[in-house]
Amino acid sequence: MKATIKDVAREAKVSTATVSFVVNGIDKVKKNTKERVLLAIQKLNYVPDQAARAMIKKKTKTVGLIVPLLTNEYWAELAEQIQEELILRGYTLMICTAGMKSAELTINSLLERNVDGVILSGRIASVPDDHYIQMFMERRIPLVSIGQIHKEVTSVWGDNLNSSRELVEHLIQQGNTKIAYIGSISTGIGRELGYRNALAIAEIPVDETLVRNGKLEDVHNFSQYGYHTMKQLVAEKCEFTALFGANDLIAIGAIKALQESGLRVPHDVAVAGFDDIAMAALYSPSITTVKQPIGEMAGSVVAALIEQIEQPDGPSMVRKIRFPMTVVVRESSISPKGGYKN
Amino acid sequence: MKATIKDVAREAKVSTATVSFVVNGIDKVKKNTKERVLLAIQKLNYVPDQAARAMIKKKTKTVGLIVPLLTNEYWAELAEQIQEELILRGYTLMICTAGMKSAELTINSLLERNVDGVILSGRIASVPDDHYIQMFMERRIPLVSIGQIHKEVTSVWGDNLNSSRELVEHLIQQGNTKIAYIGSISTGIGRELGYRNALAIAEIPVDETLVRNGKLEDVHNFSQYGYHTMKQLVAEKCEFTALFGANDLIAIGAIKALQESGLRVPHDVAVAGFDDIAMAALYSPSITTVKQPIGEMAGSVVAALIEQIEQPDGPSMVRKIRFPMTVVVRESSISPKGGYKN
DNA sequence: TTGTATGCGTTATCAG
DNA sequence: CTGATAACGCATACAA
Repeated sequence: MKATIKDVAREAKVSTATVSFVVNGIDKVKKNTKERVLLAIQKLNYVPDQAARAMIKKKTKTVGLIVPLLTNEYWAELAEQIQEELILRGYTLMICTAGMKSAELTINSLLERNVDGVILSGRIASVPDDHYIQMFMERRIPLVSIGQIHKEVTSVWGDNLNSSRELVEHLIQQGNTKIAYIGSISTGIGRELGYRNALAIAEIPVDETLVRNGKLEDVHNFSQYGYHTMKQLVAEKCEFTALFGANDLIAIGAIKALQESGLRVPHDVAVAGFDDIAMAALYSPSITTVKQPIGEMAGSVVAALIEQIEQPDGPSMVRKIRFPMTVVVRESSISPKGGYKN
Repeated sequence: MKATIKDVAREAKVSTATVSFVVNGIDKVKKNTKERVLLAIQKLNYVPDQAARAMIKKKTKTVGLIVPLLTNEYWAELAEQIQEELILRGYTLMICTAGMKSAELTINSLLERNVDGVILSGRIASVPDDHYIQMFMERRIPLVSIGQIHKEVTSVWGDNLNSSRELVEHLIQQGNTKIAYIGSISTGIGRELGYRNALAIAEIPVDETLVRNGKLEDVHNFSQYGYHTMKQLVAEKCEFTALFGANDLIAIGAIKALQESGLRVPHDVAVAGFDDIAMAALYSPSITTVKQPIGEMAGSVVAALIEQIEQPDGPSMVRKIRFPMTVVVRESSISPKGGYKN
């Protein structure tokens, strides 16, 4: 049987209130008594029940994280970092993978468990987009997001626009002018805009047949999406000498497709991705990409969220925190090549 | 303000007990009353408070999952599948990544939150191995594991021994006799034994200089470990024509190292991995590996755990459930080659 | 069929 | 400094 505060009180021959004081570090207990209590706690292996505590304090010390899935290294790392950050501040994390059929059930459990706040990243599947955001806001549950999601929500995100522009400029500097883009709704508009801006600045007209934007829940399989889209591009005999994939998995899938079609990367086609997942450095060829400062972003969202949680009455402005990201040049983009004409 | 059961009762002009009956589907409420209650619930956006419910029921409907990290696709997928499985049965999952410095804090929070059960997979960092297992057992918290961890714990695992034997036999059939092995403490002994068995059956003596076993917490960076170990192997001028990496990331790291040393895979060295993470199929060359039936394994652990949770008095034998796994042959192992002699 | 009363483990408010 | 005791939100035995 699990020991309760009463058991400890009995064991130490004090009242439950005294035990509570000791447990919570409220310093008005005589040293002597305190030690007796501590001893009893240890002897009985007492651990305070968070549920009971939550009832009166109206704080569960729990926050929810909603991500599309965990099998994408980007979100996995985000989740890890956020958990680390939260635990050090005394909070527990509940992760919801919203990409599955059970998304609604999972998110509902956040409500039932009265999380103190929610961190949102990426889109939620199978539900009208703003639905849950509305729900959290109505309930006054502090909400922050990673990536732009809603204008009234404090959010932290990377500067997709400028970094993808830089990345595409790098491709242009390598001598490429026919540059394809493969993105999707869930990779956001910023990266595509950066691509367009870079071309505009270099006065290269955009060939719309080279711009591909998947609409769907390819979120579960970016690599597959990249693979198929590249196969199409090749099948349609599009002319291009470089590809900007809106994330690394898309880029990897595309490289696979290129190689199967007998095209070499970077010799025939230069490729760049986005996010700098670990695999980007490990892939063969290693992939030129943009590194997101995930650790810092995690620290930043957590700080913003906790601030909101712990001073709920304050003005608590909606903030938009943008992080610069850095282009990482690797093998996949840096080689002289003859170009690909089909 | 969040609506409570009292608010609903007042709104519907019934007692709290009646509301509770409706909420819990206890069918002794007149249809008429029931509808009034349902209406009030909807109007007030009432969601029952799990903390309060947990207090009386002594069940939190929460289970903890302890994995080393999430940025390894294997564990990420496991976590996803387990969550899906649990949520459908009305449970919520709390994921602990035990590979970080904060491991103890995280696991402690499972205790504080009174999880109904725990699923354990992989090793826990920074703590004497059995410490937490002991703790859970002492507290009679139902515990199951993925992979062999403790003989008194029900566990589900893949048949590493036989599948890795099959895999190595495949390498032998391809004409390799000098086969290196790179594993680590955290990949378990089974895979190494399978390797040794395959060699024994083929009457190939084991060259111990080709067997590498990292002792440490390389768990965070299998690929890096594979990379460095392969670099060593090459630097030491070891003779081998094939490599069995105890998981796919190790294999990928090793391939990277081989390529940097000017060796081609599979032309000069054949490589095989283990787990069949998504990247195994996407890598270039695609990687021969062993596919773990993660979905089925997840279903199986969850079933076993919930059985233990929901009939805690029953005999509840310790069970060992073994799943067969299948060898997946891909590019990295299938090619005629000249062999590598340094 | 519905309502009343009690207790779950904790903290906070008062007395002492 | 320490001890009683009243909440917190809910489920349930018992009463009506």
